[in-house]
Amino acid sequence: MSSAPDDRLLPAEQKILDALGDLPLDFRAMWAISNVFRSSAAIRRHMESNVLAPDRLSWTAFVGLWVLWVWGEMEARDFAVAVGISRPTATGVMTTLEGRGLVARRKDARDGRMVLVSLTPSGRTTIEHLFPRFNAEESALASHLTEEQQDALASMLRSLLRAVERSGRAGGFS
Amino acid sequence: MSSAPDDRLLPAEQKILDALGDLPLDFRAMWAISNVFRSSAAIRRHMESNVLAPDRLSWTAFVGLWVLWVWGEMEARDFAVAVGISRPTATGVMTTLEGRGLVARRKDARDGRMVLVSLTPSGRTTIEHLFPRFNAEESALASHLTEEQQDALASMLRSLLRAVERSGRAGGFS
DNA sequence: CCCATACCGTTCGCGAACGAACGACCCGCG
DNA sequence: CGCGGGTCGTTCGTTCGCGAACGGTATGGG
Repeated sequence: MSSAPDDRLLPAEQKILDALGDLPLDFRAMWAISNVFRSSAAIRRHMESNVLAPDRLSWTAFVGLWVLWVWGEMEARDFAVAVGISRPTATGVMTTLEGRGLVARRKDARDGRMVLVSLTPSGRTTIEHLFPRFNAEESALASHLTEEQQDALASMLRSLLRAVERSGRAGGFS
Repeated sequence: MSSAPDDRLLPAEQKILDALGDLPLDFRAMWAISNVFRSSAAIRRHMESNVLAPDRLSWTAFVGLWVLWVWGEMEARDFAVAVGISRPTATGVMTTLEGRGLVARRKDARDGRMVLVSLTPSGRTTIEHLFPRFNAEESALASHLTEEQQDALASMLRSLLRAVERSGRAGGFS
């Protein structure tokens, strides 16, 4: 609804300026980047306690169900990449979800190394009920920005994301 | 430097549209919010491996040093809030940092319940050397956006943040 | 002066997170 | 045929993260 920008610094930001304002730092970049972390953590907590807690699902477990819902059965390594976690962590998450009967593992007959992961019917029901509630919360939070602002926000974050991915390969020789 | 917006969807976003495009979801809000998570995780990893890894500091440990640098000696509960973690987690982080000689704990003489946390000289040296490198990376990443975009990004994220904080208290009175 | 109340940091139990190291498995080259 | 090198998932050890519960410490009312 509301569209007026709010450029007042957060209390934490003001404190940082008071303490470090004299140092030669790029504060403009600092506000942009650090607020990505601040808002990410805040939104995640909000979702965990308001949407995920009733089903006793952790954030990562929820993302795992979501990924399997969108992609269908997939190899474990691709699952890890899609969720955004390491392979060892993916093993633990899959074990947890398997223990709750939401996910199933089976070996690939073609390649004995591979493990294929998929939703069980119970897991499918869970995510199909949960995700609309999740998206409704996203929508409610985003409604404090205009549609144009939401698009601009997504676009700028994509630019940042692509910058990181390129920079991530650099530094070394690769 | 570059200022052209990039509205192409990420591969993951395109896949989501293919799989769920027919459902009545708010995709605009979804792109805005989900890209906050994506970019946050990507930047965090980038910082961990390119800036923090040489000092064998975790992200949270770094934020802890940074908070103590900005605020000076503080009560443990305020430390937890400023870092953005629970009190039990703060206990663990302080123990780890104390074991590395970067942080010191002492009891408050006035109130026997309180614990006061502060940087040791070694911890102070660490953060004073580390943070400029961290900020230089922030600056490099943000340079893919114009100054106006950086300001707009920070402003929109603050709006989001304030929306979450109000919504978090909701169901209540204030 | 005492006790109910409230608050603080810690401990406990668990799930999640990573890098390093490991066994199982595939494949291509000799 | 075999075996060296690469890839897969898992295990191990450590740190982070939370909610619940606990002991120690203040404080205000009786």
